[in-house]
Amino acid sequence: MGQRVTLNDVAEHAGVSRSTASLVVRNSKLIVPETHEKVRASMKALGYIYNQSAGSLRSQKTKTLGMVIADVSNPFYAMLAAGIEWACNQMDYLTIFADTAEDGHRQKMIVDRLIQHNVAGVFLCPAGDDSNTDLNALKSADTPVVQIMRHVPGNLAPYVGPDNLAGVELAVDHVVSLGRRSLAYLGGPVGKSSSEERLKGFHDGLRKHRLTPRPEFILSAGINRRQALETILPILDRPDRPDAIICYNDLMAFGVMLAMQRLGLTPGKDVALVGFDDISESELWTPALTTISIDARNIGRLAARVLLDTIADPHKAVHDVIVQPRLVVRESCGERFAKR
Amino acid sequence: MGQRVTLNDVAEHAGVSRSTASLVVRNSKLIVPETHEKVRASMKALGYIYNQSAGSLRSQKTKTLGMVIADVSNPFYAMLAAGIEWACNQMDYLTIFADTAEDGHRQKMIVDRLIQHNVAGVFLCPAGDDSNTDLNALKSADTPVVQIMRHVPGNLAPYVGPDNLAGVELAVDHVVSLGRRSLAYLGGPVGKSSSEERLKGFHDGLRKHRLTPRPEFILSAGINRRQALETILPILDRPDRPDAIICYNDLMAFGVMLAMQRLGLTPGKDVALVGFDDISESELWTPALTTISIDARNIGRLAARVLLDTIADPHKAVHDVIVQPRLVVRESCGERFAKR
DNA sequence: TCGAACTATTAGATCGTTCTAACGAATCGA
DNA sequence: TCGATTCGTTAGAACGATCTAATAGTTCGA
Repeated sequence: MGQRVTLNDVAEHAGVSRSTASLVVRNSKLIVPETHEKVRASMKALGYIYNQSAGSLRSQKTKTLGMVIADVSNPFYAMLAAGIEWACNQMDYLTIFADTAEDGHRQKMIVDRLIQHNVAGVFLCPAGDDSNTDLNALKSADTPVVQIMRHVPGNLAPYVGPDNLAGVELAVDHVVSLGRRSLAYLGGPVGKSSSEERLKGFHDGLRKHRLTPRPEFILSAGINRRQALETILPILDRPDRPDAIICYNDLMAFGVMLAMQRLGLTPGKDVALVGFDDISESELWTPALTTISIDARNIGRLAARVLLDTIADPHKAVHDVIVQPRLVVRESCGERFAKR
Repeated sequence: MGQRVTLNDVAEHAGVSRSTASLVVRNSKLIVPETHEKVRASMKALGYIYNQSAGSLRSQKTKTLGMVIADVSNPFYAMLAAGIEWACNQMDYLTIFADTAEDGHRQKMIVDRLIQHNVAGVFLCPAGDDSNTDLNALKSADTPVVQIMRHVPGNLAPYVGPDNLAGVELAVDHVVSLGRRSLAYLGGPVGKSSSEERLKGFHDGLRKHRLTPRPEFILSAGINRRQALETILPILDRPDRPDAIICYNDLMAFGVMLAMQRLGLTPGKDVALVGFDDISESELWTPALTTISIDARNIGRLAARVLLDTIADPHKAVHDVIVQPRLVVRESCGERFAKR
């Protein structure tokens, strides 16, 4: 069991000081090329392995980032996570991944652990409305944060995500342009910024077209197929059912499709249906889902850029990055619809 | 900008030595309860934050694990990752997540980085057949590894995953029991252990039922819907097309369904179809996919247990954990089928 | 020709924990 | 009563890197 090879050993082997060897590790351009090579050769010869812990202790910095996601079982978040990880890896950062499962208490524990770990920055998709405490904890630990997909009020950290309001408005415009007039909205759980914004988008859209919302058609449920199905079923079963349903996201739209299937209704004919996210599954359903597309990988990439920029220059002013969503027309809203 | 609060400050405030304070942090039962409380109170009063880097440097241990996954855009792996993260979090470990995108070179870089980071252990889903180098690198750094879902030859690290061979045999048994006799297999890319094993399961299954495989019906493609679709299309278009198709996984089975849809064929009637994995999407397709179920979260949990046990006691003998899969009959194989 | 400015390298202190070995006090058995 | 054992605590070294300030040696301008 040989001793671990340290920078001291490398320096001795190469005939330079430990300081010089350290500079070589960090690719300093102060070091003359031949010294560089000499030290690198010694490192290879001795089988040197850099010790992150030691470096981090002294420099008070790590090359790791935290990524706190609400629920990876949602394919959208899985893609988002992949996008973030990919971008950070490019920049030599490792990402610590954690799934809060929408649990505020769990999130607090994770954030505390990340602070102890001295992460260089955190991507946070805030779960629960008391996330301010966590954001403040991160702030007082001088850890930069980017909020992704959702944000808490108070402007504690920049937000990177879609323009939810504009997205749902696109959806409303679309179904109205096809002649639909009786619109329902199936939203996510109240309290999250994305839910609020998308709901507001629905109301704004209706107002624009001089339509009045029917309160019993404004619904909300947990973000999954099953709850969406159960929530929408009684609405679809009414004689005066809506002729269009806008959903908080694709997963919930699938739930609605399943409900329609049970009742013998055809999406795009009996009822127009629009989702949000455009996960890969959406184009494969029959009928294929018309949805509001926001590129998860792209948002991940943008969030990474904002966070890494902040880390590189903490005093730089950062702004929110709002991504404009895009309507993807497929089959679930059908052709032009004439009210009977 | 106040100085960081260290154990020294806490010790001084509590009127004990730093050593004692350190033992309190680690919940040592050597310390008498009142001292414990006294120190904890000081920690709270001063706002002490534990410094992982310092601890790791001295103890040569971290509370972080590496999780190297091939492709999270596959929902199965997303669930697996969630399961692992959840179990590790329970045990006070943070998990560093990385997606190799099936790229051996990328995997090497990530593994090196994890070693530098001094992770306590690694979950590896080996990409590429030259993963032995990476496993050896981890071994010489004394880092325990568990291989998940796939494994490289040489028994370098324990394997936790499904019994692929038995799984595909279940699928073959099922379609044969329904009267199907002309079976095709749409496999994943060659070279990966899971591919080889599932293919062998197909051959073994046929042999058991005294059926001879037709070489032109043994196919392989990339693990996604699109490539599956493109690969199976010409086969389905033949006049002597197979009456049953077993797929490497659910994602590829969906690709086959799409191909059938294009050709006006009905899964379960014209051709029986079986997948593998049982991702949540599978029960929602029409017809719902009959598949071989392996619980991703459960496998993640088991893998975590094996790795954490090894970390706790490195000399303990560890064995592979092979999970028996289960046939989930839905609609994609239809009723009993009589050859015309 | 001298001092200033720059270049490549270095000595020694330092980051905040944990480890080792030892301490005094209390308890115990013979 | 004495030595051995146990208990709770502690001093000081150690982990392996980076940081600060300083060192020679070189170049340059006036």
